[in-house]
Amino acid sequence: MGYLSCLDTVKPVRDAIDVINGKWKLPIIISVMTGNERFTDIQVSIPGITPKVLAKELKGLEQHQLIKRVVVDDYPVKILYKPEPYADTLTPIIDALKVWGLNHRKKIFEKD
Amino acid sequence: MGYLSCLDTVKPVRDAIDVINGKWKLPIIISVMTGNERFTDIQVSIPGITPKVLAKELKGLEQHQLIKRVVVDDYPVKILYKPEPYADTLTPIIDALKVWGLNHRKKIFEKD
DNA sequence: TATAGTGCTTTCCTAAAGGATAGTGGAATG
DNA sequence: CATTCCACTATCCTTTAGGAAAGCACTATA
Repeated sequence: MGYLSCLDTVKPVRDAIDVINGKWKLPIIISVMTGNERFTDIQVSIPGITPKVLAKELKGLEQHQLIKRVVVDDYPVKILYKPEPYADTLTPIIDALKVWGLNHRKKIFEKD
Repeated sequence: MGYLSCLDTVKPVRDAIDVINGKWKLPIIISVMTGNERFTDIQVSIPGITPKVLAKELKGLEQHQLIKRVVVDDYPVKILYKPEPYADTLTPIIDALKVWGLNHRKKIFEKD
């Protein structure tokens, strides 16, 4: 009459969700890993994101050591966002979501 | 001087995120796939979830055809939640999140 | 008859996410 | 000299997520 424990899976999944939740974090990581380095380039590569949200998320991703903010001392100063090696560990998650998302969209349109 | 397009990846990833976002959807799916069928069993298997949130998320997951609500006409009536076959397609995502979460926790504790 | 369990709903609330729009200061570009 | 680019910040607002606590109709159990 007891329930089945699933904490072995639920706990680490929740830990992961806590880091990458929200609409924007993974898209931003994808954009930076694709090679977009400038604030404006990242912004235009992600339709719908506003500068306020982008700035906030970039700070969060920096704190999680997924990207780094690099100040290049040219005149004028340049600011670059680069992926940290740790961002690579997210690749399996991104791939799985991409595959699922593509399939899901196919499924949705099949119904019509 | 242009930005690099990453829409091929960003769009499907956003489609997936739109379905499974939030703290609770994946934990609930994990619990149901583990074999928990009763409302109360699912609830106690996921620490911290409230009945209000659970009820709401179960409805959403039903609409996405990830689980089904089954009414069993015993006396008294029993209500069971069962995974739909489509839920299995989420396994690669859950696995990737689990692996990442376990590794992340290790990384965090290494730092101390 | 009192108590407990089941599957929720209801109410009230706070916090966080997200969106729209405008602006800013410096530097470069025409 | 006006405009544009860059990397943001500021302000204001709406929506959504989520949490705390209570309750409720029904059945079962002691």
